[in-house]
Amino acid sequence: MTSLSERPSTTSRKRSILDAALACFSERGVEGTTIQDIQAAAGCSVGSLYHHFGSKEGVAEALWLDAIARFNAAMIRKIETAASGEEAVRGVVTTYCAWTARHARLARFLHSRDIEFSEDAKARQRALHQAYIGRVFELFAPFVRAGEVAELPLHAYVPLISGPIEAYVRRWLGGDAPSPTRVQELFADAAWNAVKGPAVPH
Amino acid sequence: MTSLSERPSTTSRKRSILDAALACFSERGVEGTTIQDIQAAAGCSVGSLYHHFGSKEGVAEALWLDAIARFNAAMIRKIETAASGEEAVRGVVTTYCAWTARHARLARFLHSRDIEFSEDAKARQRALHQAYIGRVFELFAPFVRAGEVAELPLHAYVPLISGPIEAYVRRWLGGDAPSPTRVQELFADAAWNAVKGPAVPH
DNA sequence: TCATTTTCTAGAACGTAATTCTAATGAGTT
DNA sequence: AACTCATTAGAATTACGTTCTAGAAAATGA
Repeated sequence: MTSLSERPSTTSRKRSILDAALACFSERGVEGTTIQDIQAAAGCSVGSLYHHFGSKEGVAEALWLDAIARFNAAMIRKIETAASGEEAVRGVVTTYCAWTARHARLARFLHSRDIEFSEDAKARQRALHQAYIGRVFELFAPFVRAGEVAELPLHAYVPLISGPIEAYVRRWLGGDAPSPTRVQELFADAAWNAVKGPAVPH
Repeated sequence: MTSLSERPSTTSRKRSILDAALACFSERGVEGTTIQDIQAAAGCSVGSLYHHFGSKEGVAEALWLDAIARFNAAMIRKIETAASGEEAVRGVVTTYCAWTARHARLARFLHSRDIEFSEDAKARQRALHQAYIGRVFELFAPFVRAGEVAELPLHAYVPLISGPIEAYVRRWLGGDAPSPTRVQELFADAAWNAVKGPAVPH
């Protein structure tokens, strides 16, 4: 019988490799960091690294998936506590800014364009996204039924709400635009306007 | 055997390398294509390739920059012919969809996350973007003065207008959402709502 | 407890592919 | 022609991702 759960030391080693990888990637980019760099920073051997992640891309993918999962969770948590559609929509925009500022290196990594995903990772990425927008849709459903939020194609909500702030933040991370704190409200307004329905309260 | 007329000029050789690279990248990804692949597809030597582009990344960067320049040019052309602010804003969204559909491979490459830019390329990228939003701002100025388009921070226009459609198209290219033709009008509405000013005509 | 299996770690050896190097070729110039 | 400079060629080199073999550590079972 093979035990499916991993040893406690395994999770911490994996964690240390991911942390080391993030540090290296942030400093030198994915292409720019070698297996040796990660290995040295994590204090583990090549064999250990390959045992856990299979390849350098594997490390990058795991880090990416992990970051997205955490990001999505933060977002869902925020939406769950919103009392109205408007609060939920505005919350998404402000949480986007807050999370990005709080996890700057991770955010930079998520926005970086230098990972080539394997088919397997792409599938998991897709699954995560489907689960995410599924849950978002579920949380918005009551507001949609009440007419507070408009009824739109399923795939339109996320781009309409987070598209602008995402594009802005990308520029900011690239050093091309000032901090989003100043435009945060503006983008929250735009997001709400984009999806608000016919029966807006008050 | 060398009776072939003349040696190709530098520009056309560069062009042929870029074309070959796009074909290879589309088929196998940047990481997945070797210098040999490009070299064979372009019908040139390793030396020639390195002479012109310095590295494999150099080829990818040049291709990226070239594509962005063409994209921006198409966008500017569209905005220039717009008679009203609303027409301009809606034009950006529809042109985004049209250009992407017309240059699918290039668009996919632009949206791909697997290029690591050198500092030099980043600088040129930044310069291109600054020139682009500068020109956009210039073209929108009359509409802003007339109150048809709202007065917003310089860096907010592009994300507000193209952010949502960009996010949607990225999902579409990734196979996660249906063709943008169905949501195009919706996104044009949202874009216009996001930047329209106090004095909207008619 | 000890025997056995499974998971994990180590680091040397390997192979591939990016890059560098040296020499040669062609085009323009004087 | 002689000289230059940009361009091309492909062999030689080097770097780095990955594989391999062996062994240690933890879990399992008697």
